[in-house]
Amino acid sequence: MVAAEGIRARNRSAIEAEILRVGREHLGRYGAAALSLRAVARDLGMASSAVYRYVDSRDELLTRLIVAAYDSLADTVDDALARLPDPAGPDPSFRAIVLATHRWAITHPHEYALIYGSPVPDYDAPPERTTPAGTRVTNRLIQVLAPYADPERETARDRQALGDGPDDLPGQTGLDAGVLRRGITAWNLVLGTITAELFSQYGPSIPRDDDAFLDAAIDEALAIVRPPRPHRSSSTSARS
Amino acid sequence: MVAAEGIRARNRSAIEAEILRVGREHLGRYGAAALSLRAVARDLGMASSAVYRYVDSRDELLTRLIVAAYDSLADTVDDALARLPDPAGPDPSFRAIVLATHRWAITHPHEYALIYGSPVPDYDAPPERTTPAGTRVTNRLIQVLAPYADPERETARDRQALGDGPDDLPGQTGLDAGVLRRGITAWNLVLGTITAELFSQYGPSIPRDDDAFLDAAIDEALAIVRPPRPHRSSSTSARS
DNA sequence: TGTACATCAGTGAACGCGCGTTCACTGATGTAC
DNA sequence: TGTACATCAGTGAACGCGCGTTCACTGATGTAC
Repeated sequence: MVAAEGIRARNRSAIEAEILRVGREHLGRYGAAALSLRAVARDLGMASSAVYRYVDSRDELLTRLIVAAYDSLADTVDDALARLPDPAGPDPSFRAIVLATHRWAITHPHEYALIYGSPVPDYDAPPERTTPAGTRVTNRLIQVLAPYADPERETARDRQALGDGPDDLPGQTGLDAGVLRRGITAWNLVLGTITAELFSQYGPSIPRDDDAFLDAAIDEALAIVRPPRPHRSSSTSARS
Repeated sequence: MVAAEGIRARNRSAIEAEILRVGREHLGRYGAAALSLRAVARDLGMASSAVYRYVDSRDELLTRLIVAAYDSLADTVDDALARLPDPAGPDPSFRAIVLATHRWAITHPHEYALIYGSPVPDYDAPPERTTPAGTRVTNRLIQVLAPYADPERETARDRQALGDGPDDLPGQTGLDAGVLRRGITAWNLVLGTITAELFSQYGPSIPRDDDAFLDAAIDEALAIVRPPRPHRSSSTSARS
């Protein structure tokens, strides 16, 4: 029976997906440190030992959830970029990335905490599994800000901060250390702003309108990456 | 015996301090989520129940440690400011605050995570206990950046982002919403940079020299708060 | 200075809890001939 | 199409662990007279 194997396999991946779904739900409700295989099994109505048919260990489930979170964020970002009028310049693209990240962060706070917050205690993510999904947004950023590359603006400090060998980011991307350093700084500003809002690190009664605040912060982030003077570039002028 | 009461009280506060010390050590070694009264008691060589003579509950110990962390950071910052040539302008003062915070963060990573990282699961800090210590650094920042206040530069968006009633930050500090918004943004940039370094959120091989990177980020943060044109101010010119 | 009493620090056993993980097992599903 | 065997999903009991917190207790320290 050829179809039968298909059924078993289908069941298997259906349950695998169920486990991930419930895991994500628990992550969202209780946070990563409280993620428990037993609780997930309970929610699925199966014996806790049965989960081990699908998942090696608690840590492996956590790894899968981290990868899923990275992918979920990156999908949201890619979607937002795809919705832009084509071709879009670096500024609207950057803004779209930030707004999509912000939207995703406030709708998935625990998943955001998982990938951009403090590390989960007693857990080390295996880089070979998390890096591919984890660099998707970063790669988009590099791609989007590439038109702002300007080797003449690169300073010695930029090179020192990032390194400039062939194994380093400048070597890998072919961009100058200046844009890269400024781009990372701008992104740090964005993440710092989102983190502060999400973890409510502000003291009492600051600020009132988070969207207006983020909007202004984006302008400041763009001022960091953008060339100081009006910039001639093949793709910048296109804003339908 | 008047001295005798003194002895008991002295013992008491000595042991209280010991508990905090060991608690801080555990925090630094295992992180907040893993903080356990039993483990602290074990380390002190006393029965786990004995700790309850000094601390109401695990959560209360955590609260004390959070307050201690805020105070430790704020002390470090105040120290750094006190070491500056007097009177120091906003730029060197801001730089000193950032460098002190960075130094403190890398020497106290778990305490940094506690106050600037993701919230501890199943724990809500009582604001009336954490706010006084938690706002010390922020207040210093406001004080240091006050010379950059410039009501004429304030925009409608600044006011919208921060609110401008008497209960809001502008009303409380007497500064315009513009400096405040830009100051908070600059601070978010700083915290975002420190967080990214500390939690190693960078992909592979970025960046090489964290100090150079932070140094450049500080310049960008200052560009955000500083007035666009050379600024006349009573305290700015003093740089011995 | 001495005695009776109250306060306090610290003990150790116990409660009930949830966790990750292993193991021998049952019964169903799939495969080879 | 039927039978013998292998694979797989899922069970339930058990292991050992650490946790927060309570409780009745002992013995030392302090206080009032």
